[in-house]
Amino acid sequence: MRASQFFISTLKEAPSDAEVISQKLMLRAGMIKKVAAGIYTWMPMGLRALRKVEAIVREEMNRAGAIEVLMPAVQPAELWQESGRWEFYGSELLRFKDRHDRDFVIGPTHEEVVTDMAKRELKSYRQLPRHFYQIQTKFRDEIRPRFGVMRGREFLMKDGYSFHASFEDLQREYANMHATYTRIFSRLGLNFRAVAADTGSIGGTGSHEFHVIAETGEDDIAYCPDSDYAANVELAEALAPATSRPAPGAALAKVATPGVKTMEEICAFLQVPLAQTVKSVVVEGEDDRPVLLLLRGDHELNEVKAQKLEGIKNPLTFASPASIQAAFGAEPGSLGPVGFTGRVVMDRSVAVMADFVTGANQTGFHYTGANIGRDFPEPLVADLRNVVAGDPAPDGKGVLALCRGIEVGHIFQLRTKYSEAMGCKFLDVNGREQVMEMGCYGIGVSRILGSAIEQNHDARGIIWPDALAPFQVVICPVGWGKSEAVRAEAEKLYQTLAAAGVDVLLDDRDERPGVMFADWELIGVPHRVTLGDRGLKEGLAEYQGRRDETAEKLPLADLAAQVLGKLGR
RNA sequence: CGGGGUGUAGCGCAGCCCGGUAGCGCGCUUGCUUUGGGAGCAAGAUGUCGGGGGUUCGAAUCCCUCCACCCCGACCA
Repeated sequence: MRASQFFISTLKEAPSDAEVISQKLMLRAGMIKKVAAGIYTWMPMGLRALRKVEAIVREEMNRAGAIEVLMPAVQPAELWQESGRWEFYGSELLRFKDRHDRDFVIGPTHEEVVTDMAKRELKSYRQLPRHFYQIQTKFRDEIRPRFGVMRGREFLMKDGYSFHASFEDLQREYANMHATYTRIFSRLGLNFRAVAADTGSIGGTGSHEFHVIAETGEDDIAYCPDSDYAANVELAEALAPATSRPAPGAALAKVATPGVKTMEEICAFLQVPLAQTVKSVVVEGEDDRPVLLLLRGDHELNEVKAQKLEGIKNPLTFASPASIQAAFGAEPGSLGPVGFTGRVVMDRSVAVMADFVTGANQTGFHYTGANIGRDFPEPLVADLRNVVAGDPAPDGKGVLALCRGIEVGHIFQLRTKYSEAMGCKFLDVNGREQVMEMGCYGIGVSRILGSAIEQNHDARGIIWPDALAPFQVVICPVGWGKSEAVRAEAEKLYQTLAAAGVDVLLDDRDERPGVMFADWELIGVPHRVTLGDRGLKEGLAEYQGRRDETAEKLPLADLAAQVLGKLGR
């Protein structure tokens, strides 16, 4: 490709609304242009990188035995009514009516369409297993799109769905996909980690997320540096403390804590450590009566775990100030278990506490020396909190550390959630009708580019992993318009590399070297060859890798072969 | 949806309080000079000041209203 025949539009300044580095750099490098909130045009430069990701994903999916299809973005409401998600999928599902006033959606995912297709096509155990996948544009009307292509409303996704005659076979394919995803993200040059995950709203049993490790990630991941344990904090189990509950040593005493609202303020006021306090979180029960959850003062409620408790309203809802007032006779900030007659659930770490500080259910008052069993009935015990760094790992092989991750892949064992609802059945070897087992497997193709940049950039711009770079090599001729020798040498190198199948770009814009260098460093092309009269006189070209501090002189003789060597070919 | 904020040239911004000829930097066009790290000089082009309504002799500026976008909290690839 020649720059003069391509389209390059770099910016010196990023639009002011860009937040994270990948978004700023993609906008500055002219890879994407914003059209509306969370909706972008892929400019030629960005599209080339996107296609690189697609190609690798497609190649590995095909190799793993999946079959490519392409399903429609627009889907009839009937399918969503059939699966039950017409009601349950919230306003993230973009719905509209056609000219005949019929309801449609723009697909945020394709379980319905693919299951409907599978039930019409797959009738016999002889046709199973089958794994269909596509790389297609999705639309999710995100509450808050942000971070450019990392959380767009319209985005490119690889979604695959497998159909099986048995759970065992589903588990085999799940393992196959786990291995395939590991290969894909490795080939893409990403620093990633597979983590156990909550199955969320899609439903099903086993689930893993693949996270690119990055500070700007929106997920917290707990992992054990000494083992292969890794889980989303949503899911990571906080083990019960090994210690047992000490006997009460202090008497229950009510103290005035005027104006004190948070646990931190109480600790400062009473001069006690945060870990010696118990905080109260009130959520709605299914019966609309408040349920009191007790956590150690320095811990955070894990809403996913709380949701899984028996009899909790779905979705998890915090009790309103009015219902708290009615049930406790006090304002939030002074709540506690002593005297409360409703349901109480305490976290495992609360269960081993004694002589703690907690709210007195009287605004502006707290108890000190509170004790379970003595001062209020023994509550249910459950794992309710987020793990913190230093907690013992659930696999018993060390302690947990925390990091942030960007979810770029997710695999699920759906089991029969959709096949059951939509009647996706087959005849088994005995001629009996059975419901198919299903798996589903997603990769955020466009999100991968953002996360790759989060991991690979410097002050000058993007540093693409070779596998993702829009161009592998750029040739920068200094004095293109003036020097016959430079033109000839650049053309020669360009032709040779192109003939060897390298994605090479010849910068024939006749720009000053500073402009060319700045552009290509911003765009992140991994390899650069500079040709100028000065070097040519000495029979030398200049090579610089995008991560290299300085350039390296290469003799002109055999230049193309040496550049190919730099590409590892 | 709740809370906060911003809309002025392609991008980044000033002007708004205190109404009076719409500005700056980058980018763009033309010419000359320059030519190994985002060049210099000169001359230019580009604006429904987010939309609508109002107040006023006069509105980017004040008032009302709508819209869009961004940020902070509940979602997910």
